[in-house]
Formats: sequence, structure tokens, C-alpha cells
Amino acid sequence: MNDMLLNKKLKKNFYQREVLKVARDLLGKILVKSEKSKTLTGKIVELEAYHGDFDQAAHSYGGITNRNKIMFEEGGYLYVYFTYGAHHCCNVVTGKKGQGTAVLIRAIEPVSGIDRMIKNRFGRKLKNDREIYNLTSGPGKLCKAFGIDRSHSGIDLTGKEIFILDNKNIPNKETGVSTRIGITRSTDLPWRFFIKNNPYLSRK
DNA sequence: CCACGGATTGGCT
DNA sequence: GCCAATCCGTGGA
Repeated sequence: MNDMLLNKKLKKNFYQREVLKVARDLLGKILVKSEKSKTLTGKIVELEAYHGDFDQAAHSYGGITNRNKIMFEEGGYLYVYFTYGAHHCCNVVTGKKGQGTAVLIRAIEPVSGIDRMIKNRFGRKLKNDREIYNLTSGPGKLCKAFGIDRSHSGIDLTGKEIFILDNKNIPNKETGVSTRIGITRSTDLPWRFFIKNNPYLSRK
């Protein structure tokens, strides 16, 4: 078993901090999804922060709706949404109850359970060695690989099914910051965080 | 009830 | 590099 699985599960107090700090600190942490007989794990390499108050790109901007209500809970829940008629994206709810802040997980480096991820994502084996870099290098891709959909929205991340393990911190010099991808409003906020030169990033 | 557009992806020019 | 696919949440009539 991979020794990273001995690391401790992140607790509520990690998530219930300011969204930008949580986003930065989640770089390098290990996302875990446990199924009946399989455990899928991967290192988080890219995220974006969303803030309900003044961030017009956030789903929570404009207040509580049926879709986004989990974003307004206290930090430590999973928020999954469906978009473009095809893709699921997963977020970590952060901060205090009522804030509407969350972090979108945009890219992951596969660590274990990779054969299962490949089956979930492509329904076949890899065509070539390069295709591994297309497995989890985007928010929709990683949800497909991990088998995460709307049925998982609202899951408590301190539970047993989906959670995140602590891991050694990524030094500042190995991280990058940029504006967020794929949005049309509040495009100037530098709220995307990533591990520099990681081959699994959604954009180079 | 209906119209619109999206925190994306992959296929084609 | 450009653009269509495809469903559903949201908001206005």
C-alpha cells in the first residue's frame, strides 16, 4: 500500500478557513475515493477559488438556490455540479456557514487505482503512453476518472467515502498563480493555484 | 412555460 | 485553433 495513505485525513478546521488559504494549501494533498473494493487516489495539482460575495463567476453569487445551497454550508463538504450537458465538476466547500465560498479541483496527478480511473474515463485501455496525461488533467476529466457525479454532492469530506489526506507542503517557489479559466465575469481575479511544470495541469 | 447560457471537452479544419 | 455537443439550472413572462 502506498505510504501516503498513512497520512492523516484533513479535518473540518482545515476547510473552515479563508477560501484562498485553503486553495493554496490543498496543492499537493491527496484526494481519496473509496469504493467497495477499490480505492482511487491522486495528488491535487491545480485549483481555483470562488467567493460568493463579490465574485460574479461564483455559482453562489446572487444567493442560495437549490443547486448551490451546499456551498453556503460550513467548510468541509463536497459540491458537485453538472455543466455543458456532459461534465461534472467537484468543489470543496470552505469557510464559515453562509459565506458561499468553495474551491474547484481542476487537475490531479493519478497515484493509485489508476487502472480503474482509466476504465471509468475511457472505457478501454490507454492507446499510448501519452494518453495518461489526458486522464485527470481537467475538472470534468478527473470527475469522470474518479466516478464522481451529482449523487456525491453534499458528501461530508471528513467521512469515509470521499476525503483528502494531508501531505508534505509544496514550497512557494514550486507553485504558480494565475487568473481563472473558462469564466466570462470577474476574469481579473488571480485565484487559480497550481504546481509549476506538473504534467497533469489542465493548461500549460 | 420557455429561453438562455454555462467554473468543459474532444473532434475537425 | 475553432466550434459544436448536450442537459439542466435559473430567471423572466
